[in-house]
Amino acid sequence: MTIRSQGVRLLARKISRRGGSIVTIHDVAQHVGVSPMTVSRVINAEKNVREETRKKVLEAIKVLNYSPNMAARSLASQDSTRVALIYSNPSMSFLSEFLLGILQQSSQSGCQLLIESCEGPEGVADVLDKLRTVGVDGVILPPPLSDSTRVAKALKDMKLPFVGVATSRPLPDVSSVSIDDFKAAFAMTSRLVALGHKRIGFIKGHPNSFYSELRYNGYVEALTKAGIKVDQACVGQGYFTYRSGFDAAESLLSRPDRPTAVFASNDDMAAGAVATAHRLGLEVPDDVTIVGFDDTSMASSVWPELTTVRQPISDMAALGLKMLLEQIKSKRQGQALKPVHEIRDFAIIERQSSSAPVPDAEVGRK
Amino acid sequence: MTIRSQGVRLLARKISRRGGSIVTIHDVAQHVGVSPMTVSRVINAEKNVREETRKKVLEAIKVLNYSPNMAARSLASQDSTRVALIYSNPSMSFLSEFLLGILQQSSQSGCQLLIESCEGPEGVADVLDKLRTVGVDGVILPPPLSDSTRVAKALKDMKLPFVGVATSRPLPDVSSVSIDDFKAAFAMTSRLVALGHKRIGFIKGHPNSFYSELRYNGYVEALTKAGIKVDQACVGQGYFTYRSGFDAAESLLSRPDRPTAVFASNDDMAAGAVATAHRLGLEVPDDVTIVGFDDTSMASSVWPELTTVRQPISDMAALGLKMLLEQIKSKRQGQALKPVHEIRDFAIIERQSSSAPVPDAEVGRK
DNA sequence: CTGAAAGCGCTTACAG
DNA sequence: CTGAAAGCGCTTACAG
Repeated sequence: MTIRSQGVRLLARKISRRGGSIVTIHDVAQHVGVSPMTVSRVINAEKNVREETRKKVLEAIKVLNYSPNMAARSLASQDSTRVALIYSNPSMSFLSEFLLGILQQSSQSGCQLLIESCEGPEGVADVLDKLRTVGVDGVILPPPLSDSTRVAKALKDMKLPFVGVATSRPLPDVSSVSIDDFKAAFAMTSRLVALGHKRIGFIKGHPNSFYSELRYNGYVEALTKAGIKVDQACVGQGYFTYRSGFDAAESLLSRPDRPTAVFASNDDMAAGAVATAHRLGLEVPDDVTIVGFDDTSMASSVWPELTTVRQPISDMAALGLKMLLEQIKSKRQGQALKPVHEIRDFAIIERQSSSAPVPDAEVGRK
Repeated sequence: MTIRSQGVRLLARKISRRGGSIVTIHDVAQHVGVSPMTVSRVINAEKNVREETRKKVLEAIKVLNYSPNMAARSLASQDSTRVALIYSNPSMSFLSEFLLGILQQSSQSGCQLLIESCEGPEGVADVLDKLRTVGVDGVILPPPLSDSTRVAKALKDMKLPFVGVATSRPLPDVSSVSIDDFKAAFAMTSRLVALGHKRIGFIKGHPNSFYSELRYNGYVEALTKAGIKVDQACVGQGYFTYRSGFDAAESLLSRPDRPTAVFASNDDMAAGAVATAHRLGLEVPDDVTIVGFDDTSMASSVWPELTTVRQPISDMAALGLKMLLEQIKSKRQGQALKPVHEIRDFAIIERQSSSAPVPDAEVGRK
């Protein structure tokens, strides 16, 4: 009876399953001639496996195209990790890139996700309360929350592991993944200088974000290095929103000695600045070059498409989640992991919103 | 030995777990005085449970605050459902809302997600090939793919269940969830008429989308009903992108008899139209009212913020995934589910981009 | 460094 | 309509 039933079952499985995880830890073990336990050790990167054995197992895994069954794994390890993503991002385009990365990683790692938006000043407390009652094992923070000392403190008080993504002020004891905002802003500004621009404006991001400051510092440093004096009349205060870029650009661009290029420290503000330029009858890039930062979808949505600094947001988010998961795991084993600060590369993406400054005489229309 | 080890284990569990799923099907069964099997039947909404028993179990579930362990569930049922989301959406802001809904639902339902972007005409074939090799159990389609007969045919040929979200041409044999695009466009247009607008422009969406047509039809119907003749000179062709709205608005708004209001059939195009208006020296809404459709983040990013038709994108996406999962399940049980066509409610959101038409004399600036 | 045993929480496939 | 048994694929906690 039992045997027959099992036979039927196997058959059913072979037919109905998708091929994916038909190969189990058992098959691998058999293939190599070890116990399933050893295979388990290898795939969990545990020590106490002879190097030779490990190699063989790894090979078998490849040959058999084995991939672990997440459900079995989390059931057996009693480990149904729940991670919260708290956002309060003024730029939805940034958030969507971020989500894509988180999504990819979470389905791969088999962790549950809780997405919470946190608006307003009271928002943080409310969300944290919710996390407390629902119960989560860790938190991943996109900017600007990743830069907030208040949030960091609250999370620490709750003894909740967390990782900040795209933060430029990595707390020494909190893991983070980011790009070098200073260097990136420096590179972009230098690029504008190389194009021939001498009067280069800047739109700052939200003052509560440290990376906002770093980007500004990179701009200042690049100008200084090029022998250009920083004119505060060319620097506007923004808040990372389209609207703030729109407003800041208005005062920069309506000056008689307006800059020939404006570097907005994120894409949403750059898009707002482009709108303002158009509104003032200026062509982009003929009358004014406008560049952004992040390379979110906004950068390639608006017209002209924005020259910008590419930040690999979704990769960074994925990596951040991975790091968080590791942290949670080791915390459960009672050993705190040393905080890691990962730095990813940025890139300058040239699109249609930038060019060399055009001498007045050559600017034809309007 | 065994007993001791188990004791330790339980202890460890009680301490380390998050409170969430500490309650198992067993606890519920014991509480009611039935077998775990019966509880399982109840939570899976199977028949063959006496109504009285069912009630008791349901109550116990509530009292004990039981929630099923997804990992155990999918392990036992051999059901690790993998669902693909294929997108080729020109509007990232739409996609991000969509993703949020999908994310919420997938982590709740415990299914794996595969997110694939599909660009260009060859893209579809490539993606489908990939799905074939990786192995997925179903596909969820946001627009415009949800409207594509080619994709639908290919998916059917693969015998893959799928659900279209925000499609207005629900294939009779494919489940879908959408709003009534016709009614929504009708309502928005009527609202503009009520504000006093007589010359109302329209920017169409991509011609390959049927809902694009429905929105246009709603516009036409509302004008007709108001006794206003549709002037094709007031109708521009767009493709749902910012840029296309920008371009279409240019020809509409630079006419001497330009419309006093423009209804762009999505938010990205409306944002583009606002940019064009500004570029032409027109104030929004004083010189021209511009409204959108969808209420994506784009609508509240730009300035002025857009009056628009709210489509509950993330709810719709979540529901779509849920429906897909049910379909997959019943397919596995060998019984095809009847296709369902869900219609959600829309809402008109009034923001700053619309107003009654201002008589020329009153328009002061510029 | 390696393995045998038990169990994670649930469902499937029976048997009544 | 209900339940006892076996098993899903993996890991934990031992014992060697």
